[in-house]
Amino acid sequence: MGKENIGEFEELILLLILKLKEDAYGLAIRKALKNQAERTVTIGAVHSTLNRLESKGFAESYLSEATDKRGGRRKRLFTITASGKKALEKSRDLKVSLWTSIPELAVNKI
Amino acid sequence: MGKENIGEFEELILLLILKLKEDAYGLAIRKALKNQAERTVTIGAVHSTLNRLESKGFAESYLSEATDKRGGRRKRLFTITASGKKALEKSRDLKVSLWTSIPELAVNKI
DNA sequence: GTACATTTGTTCTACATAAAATAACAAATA
DNA sequence: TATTTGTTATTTTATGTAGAACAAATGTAC
Repeated sequence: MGKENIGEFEELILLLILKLKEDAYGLAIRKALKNQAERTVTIGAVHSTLNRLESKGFAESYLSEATDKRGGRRKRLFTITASGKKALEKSRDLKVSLWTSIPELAVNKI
Repeated sequence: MGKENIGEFEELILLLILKLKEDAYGLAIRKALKNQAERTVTIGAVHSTLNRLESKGFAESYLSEATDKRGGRRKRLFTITASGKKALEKSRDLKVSLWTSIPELAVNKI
């Protein structure tokens, strides 16, 4: 892949980071994957993809502070970068354009 | 990938098979990739993906008959299967659902 | 109150599958 | 016989996925 292309699982996770806003970290993303995308994967799969997204510059991470809730250790929270958002938009535009040109797949209203 | 998941390049090619209708074969798909998706890949990349799609049951191929135009040899024409179409629809529905729930990415009209 | 199980989390390592390039081969026509 | 239009085969790299080790905080039992 030419560096600017994004895999399908990477894209899914990037979308979920955006959707989860202030609460985008490994386990929460895994849960969202299950609930909102019917995709059950191990936590290792999520984390290695997150790392890859970060090293490609599509996402960034930082450690959260206080642990207010029970259990657990500091969370590594993720945010999307401008480059990541651009990749998502590009992907969306291409899909919309293709669907529109294929009657069998065209989306009427969203 | 869990067998029913489709990679991003596989999906793109499947979409182009649908779009090209009666004229979906290696080189034509490569050309469409370039023109309609700004994606320049070698012909080998296209063919190995087509083979993978076929072995997964998302596409089918058959050899065309007469060579009416200049040059060339018989074409291997591809069509999408019911399973392939279902995969595309599933993917589309997930994307639309996610975009809709993310204001920054929501599509107004298509 | 202190030992230990449990919960919530990340990191590390290894492997399977998908993506992509390159080169070889095949057949028709200029 | 060189060129065009095509497919097949082989190899390398990138993505996707699992599994287990490790870490820190809280719960619970005595």
